[in-house]
Amino acid sequence: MEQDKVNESDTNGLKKGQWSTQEDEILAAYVKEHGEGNWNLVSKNCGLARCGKSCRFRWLNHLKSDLKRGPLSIEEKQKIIRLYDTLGPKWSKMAIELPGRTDNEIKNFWNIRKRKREKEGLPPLYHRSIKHEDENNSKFQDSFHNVPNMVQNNVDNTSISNNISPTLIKRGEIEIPYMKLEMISELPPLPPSLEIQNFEYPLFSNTMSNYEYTTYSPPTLMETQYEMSQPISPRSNGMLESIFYNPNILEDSQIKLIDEEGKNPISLEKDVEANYGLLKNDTNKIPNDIKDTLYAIIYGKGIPGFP
DNA sequence: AAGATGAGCAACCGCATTATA
DNA sequence: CTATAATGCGGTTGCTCATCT
Repeated sequence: MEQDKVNESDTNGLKKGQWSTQEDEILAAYVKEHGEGNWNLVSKNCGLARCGKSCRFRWLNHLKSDLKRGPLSIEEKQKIIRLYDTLGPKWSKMAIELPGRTDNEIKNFWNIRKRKREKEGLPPLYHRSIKHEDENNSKFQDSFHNVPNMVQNNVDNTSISNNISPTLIKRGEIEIPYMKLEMISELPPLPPSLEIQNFEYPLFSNTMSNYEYTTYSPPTLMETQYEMSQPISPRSNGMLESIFYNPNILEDSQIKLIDEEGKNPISLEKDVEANYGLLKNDTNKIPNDIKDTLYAIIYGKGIPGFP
């Protein structure tokens, strides 16, 4: 009760908290007559017990006529993510690029997303999660034109080596592209079958053209229709590569990449970041016989072009 | 059924910048 | 030119409602 009093008004007798319909009407009528601005005059002229800042906020974020209503579309969300990559937390600048959306709306979306991802151990934005240590070094760039920056950025910091522990392999499809990228310029890809043997993926019961899949039951925790695995090459630009190298594609989709035990989501940014130090510092961890191909297992619904 | 928890959202706060007297 | 007011921006809080235990 006491708390409510504090929240509803400040010491100047001006109201705080949620706006009522009557207050909205007063404010809207004021703006209609006088235009935007002079927000401090609203309370003086209309008897609206709100401070100027509060009036401005309410108008810009809720009452203005050209505001879009409803949740952000997938396109809008993707745009925000891209904008954040280039602009950083400049919400008002982002709002200019998203007509009908307010800086507050965009900020809320981002913060909610950020919170979710932190919970999952993911950085808010995959591009920025790892900084390129040598911005000028572009010796590999041409070879990986279809690989996103973050992966490219780490290529020249990794080294080739001979061994990797089974657990690292088992956990990480992610380590593989990371180190393979560097090998591309030197070594040809291994055939997928060899990788399967080497890494003991016991999943594959069938072969169809250039990918393999299995129909055995996926983990019950996910509503999956099938499970498939496909070699991914950093040099290719197919659907799976697109998904794998651009984790933001997965946002708001029903497709999930998860590890072979069905326990953890695969996320390029997460795993690259998690293993960044390891791969950078311990070159002996990188297997000799991983060359160009990695596997991802997709659990999901309705992936076009697949059974 | 009820309390706990969490997501989403609206709104406030403090600081920086800009306008005005 | 300077002091003050107004506005703008980004960080943060806190309320509401839905879901979970």
